[in-house]
Amino acid sequence: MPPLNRGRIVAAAIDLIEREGADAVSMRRIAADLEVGVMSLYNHVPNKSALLDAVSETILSEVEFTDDPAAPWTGRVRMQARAFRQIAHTHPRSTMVVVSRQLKSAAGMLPVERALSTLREAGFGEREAVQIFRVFIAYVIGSLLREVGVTPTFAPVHGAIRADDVDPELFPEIGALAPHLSACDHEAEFDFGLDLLIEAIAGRLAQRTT
Amino acid sequence: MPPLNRGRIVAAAIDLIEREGADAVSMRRIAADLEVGVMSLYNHVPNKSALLDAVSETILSEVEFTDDPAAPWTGRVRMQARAFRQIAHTHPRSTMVVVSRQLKSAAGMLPVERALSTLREAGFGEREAVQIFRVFIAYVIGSLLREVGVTPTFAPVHGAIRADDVDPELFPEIGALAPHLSACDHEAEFDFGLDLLIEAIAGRLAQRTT
DNA sequence: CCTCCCGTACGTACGCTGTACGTCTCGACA
DNA sequence: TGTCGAGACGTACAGCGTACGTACGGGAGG
Repeated sequence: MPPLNRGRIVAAAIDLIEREGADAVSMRRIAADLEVGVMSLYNHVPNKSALLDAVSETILSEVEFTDDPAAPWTGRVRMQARAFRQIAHTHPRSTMVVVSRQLKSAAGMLPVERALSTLREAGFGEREAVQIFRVFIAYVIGSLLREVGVTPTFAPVHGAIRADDVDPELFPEIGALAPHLSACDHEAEFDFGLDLLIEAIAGRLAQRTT
Repeated sequence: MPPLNRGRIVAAAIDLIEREGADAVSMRRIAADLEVGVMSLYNHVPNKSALLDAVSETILSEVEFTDDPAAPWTGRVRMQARAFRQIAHTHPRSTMVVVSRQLKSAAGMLPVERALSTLREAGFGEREAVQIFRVFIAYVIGSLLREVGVTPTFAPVHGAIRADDVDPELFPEIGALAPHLSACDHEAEFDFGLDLLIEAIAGRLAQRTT
């Protein structure tokens, strides 16, 4: 057994989250998985919050942001948004941990920097670029949370809404659309909204330069 | 002191969340606020999870969805989205609780029903209406979470990012745009993206009917 | 009026949590 | 060989959700 270190602790935490969900994470569980005393963890990690920060940072730094500065900006922001969505694939149950922690580190700011520079190079003004960036962030994070089931009320996916569950008198549309509401191709849905947004923003840019 | 009942417990929970945040919620704290033994709560609420469901439902049912069926659909979806965003104003620290709980009750499905019927009446197809609905939900929830500070990494608002905090070599855009990144008129930002989305969707509708 | 019964309030207790603190062991170096 | 520091670990404490047992108070039936 290799000596205990920060990397092994973070890896064990990510593994535990993916196996049993974020609620199952406790210092005792992680220590048990590593066959180590609980307090030994505190030699490498100051506290649980910092450990979750490290989890978030590690996952974020694994995202592959391959950006071609020569490509048109529309394709670049599409690629960046899709890269970010990969988190929901590679670490679905850690997604909420990643997006809910404030990271002032390089891993957290790199995606922001890339997105902003793409928008600035596309020709958007300072304030405009930030506004558009925020719109994309809102959409991407909202989509991720639906995909991983954090906001299930308005994302009735895994058979949660069935046609005979709802009163068709009170909720005729939900009843009628139940088949479409219960099925969800996350990638297609994500791309649908993403293209819609890009198209709208491209429209604004074109309209302004004329 | 009136007798203990479910309504008083839920009200105390909401009050506690708004005063000290969702992490401060515990059955013991709520009982103490009500000057009541801990286990007395369980005569009216089966467990903590059900209590949080009740909190979510109560807040959701307070949202005023005033919908004018005669108005154009663009205005109707704008009004519905804005009404939903009111949650962030009336109960900011409860927002995450509301959006993260699956409600199969009427309070949870009413907004869904309204939005879907609006889109259907606007002329969108079944699958299309659901897709568009999901895009709006993603954007609205993502915006709410940024506004209430649940996803702070990509929403550097309250002075979290200051120009001298970032290395301008590594993050030139963040440094240059720091003033715009630290300030955020949530209502204006929300409406900006909302109008962008509505405009894009209206374009799809017009393009299809021609 | 007396009695019984049930809903409500409450105390105790168990297993869980994060982590502060003290101790012990072991390898490196003077 | 003696010393020292770092890391592993045990114990302990306050707080958590809640299962269980108990006590009380008011309405229903005799």
